[in-house]
Amino acid sequence: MNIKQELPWDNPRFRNWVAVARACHVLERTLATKLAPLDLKPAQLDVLMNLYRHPGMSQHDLARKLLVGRSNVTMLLPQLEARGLLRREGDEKDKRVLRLNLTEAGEALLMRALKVHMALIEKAMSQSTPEQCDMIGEQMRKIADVLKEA
Amino acid sequence: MNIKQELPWDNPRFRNWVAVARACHVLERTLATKLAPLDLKPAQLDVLMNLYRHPGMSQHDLARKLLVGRSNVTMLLPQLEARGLLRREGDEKDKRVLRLNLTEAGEALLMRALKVHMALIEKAMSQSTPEQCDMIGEQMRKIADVLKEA
DNA sequence: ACATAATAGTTCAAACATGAACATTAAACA
DNA sequence: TGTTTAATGTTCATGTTTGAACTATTATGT
Repeated sequence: MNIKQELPWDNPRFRNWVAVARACHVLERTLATKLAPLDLKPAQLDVLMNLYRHPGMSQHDLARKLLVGRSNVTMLLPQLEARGLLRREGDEKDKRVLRLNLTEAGEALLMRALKVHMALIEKAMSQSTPEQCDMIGEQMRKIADVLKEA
Repeated sequence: MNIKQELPWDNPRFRNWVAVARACHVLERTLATKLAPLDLKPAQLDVLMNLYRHPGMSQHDLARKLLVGRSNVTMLLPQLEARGLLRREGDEKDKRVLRLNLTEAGEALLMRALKVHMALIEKAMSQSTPEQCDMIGEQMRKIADVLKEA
């Protein structure tokens, strides 16, 4: 009885997930270097993307979207605000929350950064057929759902 | 002409990759909390896994496997070595390199951690058929390959 | 109304990752 | 051989991420 037969590396699910994690890691690192000329980190791009899609969202909502702690958002925003990329305005009804919105400059920088991001993703995903690509997305959304309940 | 038609969010490749990144992020965070009882971080588990599969590897090789800088490995290893989970021994032929090996304790802890990791991956990937799972792994390996050349 | 809970955001210290500069050793080559 | 170039690992300064404690505000329950 060979103990290696029970090891995760012989399990297809394990090996394939490791491949997913590696691909993510590599793409993230590549994105970081490609974004450097814009003086933008991947985490900051994530902020801009979320504010573009959800104008007026609160810091708490942003933190949940980013899968990150609230304190992280607190530390992240002042840099972007100082660069004039976004505004933080107190909510009228609830004086606890700050509403976040992109400025024109923020939107402009986002568009430039999205070109870079998009080109990278194109390069990565263009190796799959549209059907494969959609299937991957579908499975990944299922995974995120089932793990959030854990 | 609606500008939104040209936005990445309408591009299937973009949306599907975002799903991949989110799934990775969620699984990583979940793994971190599930490993906490073993006093082990995901990055440390990665080290143990690599040393198990490649006994006697150098720190430089480990850094490349982990997709991480050499200095990161230098900072990471002393904690694990102090806990008696691995040994660092100078190479006889090349006095620059340190050979890394798991101890018995390191191997034992790895096995316990792998159970946790495996269970999580099973939960995530069990939603895909074996064929889908293999296809995902195959595409992800392609992505990692094509991006490493960038 | 009042006391208690929960929520939004901040602060702070500790853990962590990163990249550049460095020391030591090995390889290339003249 | 002797000099230059490259590789391994460390150190250090910098920036990032995290979680716990804190303030201020709103919701809940009696």
